[in-house]
Amino acid sequence: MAEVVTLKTGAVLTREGDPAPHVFSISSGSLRVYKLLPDGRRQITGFLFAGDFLGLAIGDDYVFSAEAMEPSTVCRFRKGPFRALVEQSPPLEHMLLHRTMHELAAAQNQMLLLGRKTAIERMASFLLDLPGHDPARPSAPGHVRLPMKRAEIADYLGLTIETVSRVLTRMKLQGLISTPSPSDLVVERPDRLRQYALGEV
Amino acid sequence: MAEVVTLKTGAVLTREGDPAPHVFSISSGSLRVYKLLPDGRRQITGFLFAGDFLGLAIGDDYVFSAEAMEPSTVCRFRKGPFRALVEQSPPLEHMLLHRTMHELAAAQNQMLLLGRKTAIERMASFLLDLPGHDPARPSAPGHVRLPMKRAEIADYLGLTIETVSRVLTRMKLQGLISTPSPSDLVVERPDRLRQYALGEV
DNA sequence: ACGGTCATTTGATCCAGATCAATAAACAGA
DNA sequence: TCTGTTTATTGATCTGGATCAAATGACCGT
Repeated sequence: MAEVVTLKTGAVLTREGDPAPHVFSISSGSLRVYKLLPDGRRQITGFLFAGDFLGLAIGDDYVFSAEAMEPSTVCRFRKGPFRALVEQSPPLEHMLLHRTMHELAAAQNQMLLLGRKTAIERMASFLLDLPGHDPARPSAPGHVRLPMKRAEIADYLGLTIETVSRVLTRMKLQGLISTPSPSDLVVERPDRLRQYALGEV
Repeated sequence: MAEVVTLKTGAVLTREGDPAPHVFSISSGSLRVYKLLPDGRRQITGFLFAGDFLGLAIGDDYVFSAEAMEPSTVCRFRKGPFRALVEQSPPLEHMLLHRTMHELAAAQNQMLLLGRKTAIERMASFLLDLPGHDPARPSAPGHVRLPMKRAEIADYLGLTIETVSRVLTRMKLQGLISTPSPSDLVVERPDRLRQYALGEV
């Protein structure tokens, strides 16, 4: 019933508007999920990692596109059998509801960010929300990986690449962060960053 | 188990950050749901009408505030018993999952709007999404009620009141809409409005 | 190591929408 | 009907972030 699919970097898993026969669960790697306007403007609605589900939306067509950001593997289920499975398993359905509610809450935070926060507030929120702040690994405090490019950060935060870059530079000058490499970042002052994220500056 | 609560216009049903003992379902009227930044900036994440659920989020505290936009009535359930009821009723849980997925899809559309659309594109999208375009009532084609004030439209679309007003004026001058009264609007050219909503202008 | 491509940073200028500031309508209560 | 108050419109100006344009830096395959 489930097939394993291997994705190269940049591979397209779903395309907005295409018929949607499948539902997916991410096994490894990371995906970007986005929506496009006809003229090419893109809004990334989320990044998915191992354990996340994709394609649960209703309707016959996908309402978003999804691409691998790095080599990834996903489990693919045909929608019909998957639905049948869910029908028979209340715990599974419960888990899906729980996850979907979490995603909805995250989406509402993102609306606040997109509708009302300034560029630096958006970036601060983003950096604090990134995985990798586990107090479980105090060995590398504040270290986070940025598996995405500047263009993806920009399209997630409703900004341009240039603004993303300028904000990061400003943050570096203020000593809030440091960037050992463009895809590696250290949060030096999580406290100050948190203030920015809430617009308290 | 369920209590009926009557709300006057402007009455606060939930406040972000408060303990969340209840879950609600709207019986009549309409509510605005929003999030605030400490300095008062507001993002309205949605408008709720009869039949909608509220407060399903997980966690012990509300993560949004909700207020009545007009005299309204809601059913209030204690969270514990409500959860127990859901546990015992797979069809109920299924319905909640279905609704939550719909809400999530709507939230993703709103992210595209807030992150990437211009003022006129936002307004066009908003007007087309409003209830009242039922082909069921062809008696008043294009007529929609705006139960919300300009300030609420602005905070929903990530704009200011002034911009909302100016965009509506522009739309009137172009013959796209007409406004018999500030809270009553007629979509004269749904086709052209739809083009704007998709950024095809 | 070396060249080519792609990604990022930095600089100069522009503009959509915000802000500041009056009016002008709408509406609710006496 | 009038009167005070709230809401909406319109106008003038400002500005954060976009756009246009180089210059620098990373990274990959050979």
